[in-house]
Amino acid sequence: MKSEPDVYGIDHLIAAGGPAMWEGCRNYTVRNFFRDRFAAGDLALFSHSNANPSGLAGTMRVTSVAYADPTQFDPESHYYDPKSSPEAPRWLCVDVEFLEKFPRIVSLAEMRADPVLSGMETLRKGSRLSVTPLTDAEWERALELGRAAPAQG
DNA sequence: GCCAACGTTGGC
DNA sequence: GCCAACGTTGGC
Repeated sequence: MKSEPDVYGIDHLIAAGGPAMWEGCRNYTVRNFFRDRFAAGDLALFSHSNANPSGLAGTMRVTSVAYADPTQFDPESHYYDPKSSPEAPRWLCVDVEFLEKFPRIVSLAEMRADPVLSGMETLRKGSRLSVTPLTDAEWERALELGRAAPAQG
């Protein structure tokens, strides 16, 4: 699950001190992922995008099923969608809680260079989804790399 | 800032 | 339903 750290990074999730809304996703594929593939207890990688470096920052746990993202109804919100309504919500979100912050960022370059991670959906050319599935093997490998001592130099 | 690759919109 | 124009994402 990707987010721009300038907007909401892993430190924001840590500061939340508990479950927080993963709000603002406005893409139908992601909406359907939330609806069809997310369950409470699922584990996820927290990935930083538009950052320096971009890459994997840590892990979190999903603590809710998908529900209507309240920001879509709020005219004051950046994520307001005038075409949505509480009667017919268009966008969903889930709650997540912080699990672990890696001692370093696993950069996109490092992910691409890794034989296991290089196949990740999020690395596919042209992939723009902020939420993408990953395999058990990719999850395990991400933990290994994230927990490894930062490279020198 | 550039631009590839998508997604969305709206005229027809 | 087609498709051109436009908007967005996000790496680089």
